[in-house]
Amino acid sequence: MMQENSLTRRGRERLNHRRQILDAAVKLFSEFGYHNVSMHRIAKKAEFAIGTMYKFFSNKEALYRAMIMEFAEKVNAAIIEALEIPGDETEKIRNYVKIKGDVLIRNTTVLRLYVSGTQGAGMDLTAGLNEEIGQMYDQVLIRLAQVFETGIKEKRFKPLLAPYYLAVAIESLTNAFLLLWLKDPQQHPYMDNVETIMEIFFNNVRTA
Amino acid sequence: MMQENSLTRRGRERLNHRRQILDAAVKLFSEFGYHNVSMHRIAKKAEFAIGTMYKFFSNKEALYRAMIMEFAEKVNAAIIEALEIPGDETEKIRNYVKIKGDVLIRNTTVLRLYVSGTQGAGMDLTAGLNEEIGQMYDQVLIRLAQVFETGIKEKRFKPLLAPYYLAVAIESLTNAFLLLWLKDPQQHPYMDNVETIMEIFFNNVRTA
Amino acid sequence: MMQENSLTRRGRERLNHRRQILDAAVKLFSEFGYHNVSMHRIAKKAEFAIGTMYKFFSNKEALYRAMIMEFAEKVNAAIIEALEIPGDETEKIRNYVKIKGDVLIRNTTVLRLYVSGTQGAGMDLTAGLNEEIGQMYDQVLIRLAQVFETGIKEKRFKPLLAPYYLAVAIESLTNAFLLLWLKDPQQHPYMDNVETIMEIFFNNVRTA
Amino acid sequence: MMQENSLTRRGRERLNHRRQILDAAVKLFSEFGYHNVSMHRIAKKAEFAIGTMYKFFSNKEALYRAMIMEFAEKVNAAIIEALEIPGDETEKIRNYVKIKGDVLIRNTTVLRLYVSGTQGAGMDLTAGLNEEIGQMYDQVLIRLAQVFETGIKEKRFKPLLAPYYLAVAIESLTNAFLLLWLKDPQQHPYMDNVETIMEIFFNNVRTA
DNA sequence: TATGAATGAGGTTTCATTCAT
DNA sequence: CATGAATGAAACCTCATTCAT
Repeated sequence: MMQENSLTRRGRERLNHRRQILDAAVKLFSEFGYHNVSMHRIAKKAEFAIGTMYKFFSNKEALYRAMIMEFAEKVNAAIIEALEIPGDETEKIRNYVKIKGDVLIRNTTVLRLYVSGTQGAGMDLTAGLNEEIGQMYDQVLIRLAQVFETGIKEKRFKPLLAPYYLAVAIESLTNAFLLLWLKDPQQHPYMDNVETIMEIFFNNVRTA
Repeated sequence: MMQENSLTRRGRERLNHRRQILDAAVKLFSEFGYHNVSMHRIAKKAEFAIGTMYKFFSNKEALYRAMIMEFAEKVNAAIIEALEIPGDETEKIRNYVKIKGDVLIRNTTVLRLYVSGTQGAGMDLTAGLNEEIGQMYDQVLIRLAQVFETGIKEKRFKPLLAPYYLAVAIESLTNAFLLLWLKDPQQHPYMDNVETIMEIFFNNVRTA
Repeated sequence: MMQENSLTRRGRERLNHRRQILDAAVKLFSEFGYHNVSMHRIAKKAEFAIGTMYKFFSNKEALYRAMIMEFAEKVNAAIIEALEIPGDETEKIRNYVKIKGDVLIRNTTVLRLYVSGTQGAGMDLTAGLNEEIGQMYDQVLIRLAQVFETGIKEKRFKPLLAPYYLAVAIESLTNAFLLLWLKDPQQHPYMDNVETIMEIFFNNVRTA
Repeated sequence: MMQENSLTRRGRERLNHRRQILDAAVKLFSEFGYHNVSMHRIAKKAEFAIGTMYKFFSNKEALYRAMIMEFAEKVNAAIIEALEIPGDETEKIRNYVKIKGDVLIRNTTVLRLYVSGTQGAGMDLTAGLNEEIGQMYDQVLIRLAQVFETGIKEKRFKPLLAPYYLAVAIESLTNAFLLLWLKDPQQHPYMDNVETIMEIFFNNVRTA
């Protein structure tokens, strides 16, 4: 009687509506920033009444969190998947760099959001939300660190620096080059630059 | 006795008051962010009436700009000075890393402000101000790039990557480790980590 | 039963509320003047929250303009209608004087507003709004001048003075006597005085 | 020891300063209106410190009143003088019309102020000040009415209308044509138009 | 006496949120 | 459920006025 996914029509519609609101929110928040976008504006872009917004998200911050979380989960999932592709650690890192670029370049809208989340000094939000977002982003760092850790254990990388710091380093480098690409995609190609940087970096980290 | 600066007492007092306002602004803005701090709050912290604020800065954005600019100029000046200390390019970069750390660690308050400025994801401000601040921060990058350029010309560095990108790379690395230090100064010492990173990085950039 | 105006209940309510705001605004503005009335005061009198005011009028000036325009249109319409009642030019002018008096005496509230609009040196408003209001009021003058012009063409009036100036003259006279009436309705009846003045005036303008 | 006018140098200087403030005030108030001119702006134009303003006038309204009064007294004095020039009543009225035009056309700055004062729609000021200014302007009307009264007594004018109303009538007519002249001095000459109007008017008021 | 820095009440406007329909 | 009119706290900013120097 019901569809494949165990949801009523109502249920599916609700999900759709949620999606539309989140999509509108992403576009506006990432272009103008949290405080420069009003709930009314998002409602208008999503083509819902203002009251409806509050049926889905209890307040502005909740909407922001949901949006960030959803996005970060998507990016994180892609990245973690990349790190799971079989291969040695060097290849894993290469995959990470590539996939992260792929995902974020395809989602220009949120790139800025992602970077200011990871690096940024998100002074825009309440401490609580900031914390929560920070932890979200930290998951990637931790996963990345594990790769370095394994690499070191396997003696494929030199134990020059704590794995976590190596993770921080390449996170920050990829972010920097993504931001550069965003500023002027023609002039600052991401992959070329970041690959060279990685080469420079890893030549010295790798054993042999 | 003192150096009298050719300023009347009135003039000196005015400067002092301006300073007090800027100091209050720095503390609040860098802790809470532009939109989470009201002019009244700054006024209160600076112990002035709200009207006085507007005698010194024509509006909130002007105050923010003045504060950012003043701070960035201080940091930039220190950094550029560091790059002018005689020595070969490797030493110059080492000086840069050290001095930048010194200055920013001594000015914890604004560290976050500096990083989010360079990071340039400032979705918080009007486009015009963002632009202006971006240019301010870019000066360091350009100066840094010149050092790499010279290094390459003098065959002390390999021409692996455009000098500007090398500058971007070490800017982003130092920022990342400064932010880490800020999060937990005990656990994440800046100099140790950044020096190791630099070693890793430059081993491969330097010729011979 | 009633004429339903093709408006939803919501729509009709909105119109009502708009009316209530305009009514409050008219009373306050015409008693105290633009700058001596705050939006909060109008909101209070209209029994709405301050935010509601801005849902109906985008800012204070817009509210003022809407109020002036609506009123001027009402007065102008009545006057122009008066000038269209069949009859010779003398009768038309008599009608004008009478109807203008009727309308404005019934709308004491705005009388002052009308006079300061037509004659006044509205130094109170932005140049743009002043201009717009001026043009609004000028329409009556022009229409009035046309009556004089026809009267002259038909040789019922002597061509003593440009029609526009005759219009200005009787506008200013009627305004003056209306203001007098407003100051002390008992002591300075409008119609009696203005009729005599008109008699004096037209005895000499009329041919025959 | 002291000068001709029994004033110390200090005293004379004070008077000069007062004059400069009043001059600045007239220019600004009559161009922009009471509420669109700040005390600081007047102070700047008069080249005094803000504190000095308050040494001369206890507050903004007092300055406004002083300025209006002084100006009105000047105009009133000229007008009343005109009415005292020997001659019959018709000549007196002619003198009035001419002198009023002369004075006000030479003082374009305050023309608007004068008219909106007489017009009495000054919704801009506190009731008290408005009253006071109204009385000031009423003096001319009363003096003018006396001329008509005498004219009637002497049987030179017909007793068609209370003298005060005749006074109101020509006040309003002259004001209207002065305002017209102000709007476009080239296109709307004052004397020509007003003389014709007066002719039309008085032909019927004068006996024989 | 003249100065002008400082004051703070109060103005206009925005926007997250509620709730009757 | 969805709607959107209404709310009102709170933001930015102005300006008449005071007072120490």
